[in-house]
Amino acid sequence: MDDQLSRVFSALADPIRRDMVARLAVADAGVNELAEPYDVSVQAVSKHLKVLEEAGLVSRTKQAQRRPVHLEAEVFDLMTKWIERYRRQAEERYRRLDDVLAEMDTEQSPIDTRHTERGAS
Amino acid sequence: MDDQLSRVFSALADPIRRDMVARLAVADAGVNELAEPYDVSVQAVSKHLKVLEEAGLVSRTKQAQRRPVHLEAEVFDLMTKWIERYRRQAEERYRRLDDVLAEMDTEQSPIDTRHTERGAS
DNA sequence: GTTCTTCTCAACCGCAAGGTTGAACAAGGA
DNA sequence: TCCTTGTTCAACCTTGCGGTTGAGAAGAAC
Repeated sequence: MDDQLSRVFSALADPIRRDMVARLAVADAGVNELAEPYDVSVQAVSKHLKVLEEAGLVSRTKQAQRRPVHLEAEVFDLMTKWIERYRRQAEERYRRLDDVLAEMDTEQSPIDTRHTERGAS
Repeated sequence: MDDQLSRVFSALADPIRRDMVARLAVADAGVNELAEPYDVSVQAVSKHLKVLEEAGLVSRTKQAQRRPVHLEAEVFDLMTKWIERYRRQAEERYRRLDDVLAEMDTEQSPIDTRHTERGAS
């Protein structure tokens, strides 16, 4: 759990934390408020928030005795970039593979042909 | 770790697994081949692959005694959709907040929070 | 046949994650 | 001052994860 990417993915791997993010996208909220819908203690939610905060997904501003939690949308870009990069790469490879296959009708070299058909499944 | 989204995020929370995905985006590979760069046993890598497979990120086709691993880019969409949804929502809220703030010189009402939509994760 | 390669399964270990309860702290309000 | 509210800290427990080693299954090659 070193790099930020690991922390972010890990943070969002938990359904409760994802739901909290979903709710924080609508409005900032305090810990008690956030904890209300779930069947766990307030302390547990506080821990979840700590995880989200360390991942950079959330920030807490001190306001009186409350600690409103605010969603930081920036970090999402980090994930999106990573994902898009490899998805694009995979799709590119797929496309090139199709080209190779299309060319393979003319030539007859003993190249691997597995995985070449609509292997996605 | 019930739903697929949890499995996918969890799978990508590990640096080794992310690196494997990165390499598989370039070309399919066998387990030994994949294990080579890392300082862990082949069995450990096999376990990592199982995780990736159960997340739907990867598929293994049987070919002789080898088990080539293939990246399935589809699942990425699942994540991207989730991420984009809430990022967009957060940005939208930000924009509206600016509007409210701009309007606050004239009126004196608290911030409007009446969006009620909240999706399950 | 036997042997080598590739990969997975099973059992175990150490440690961190997510949960609990109980106590503490900080800031308003009575 | 004392009390209430909101939040976190400290211990503890149990479960799951990532790693190990050892053995075994399935084919290819000899």
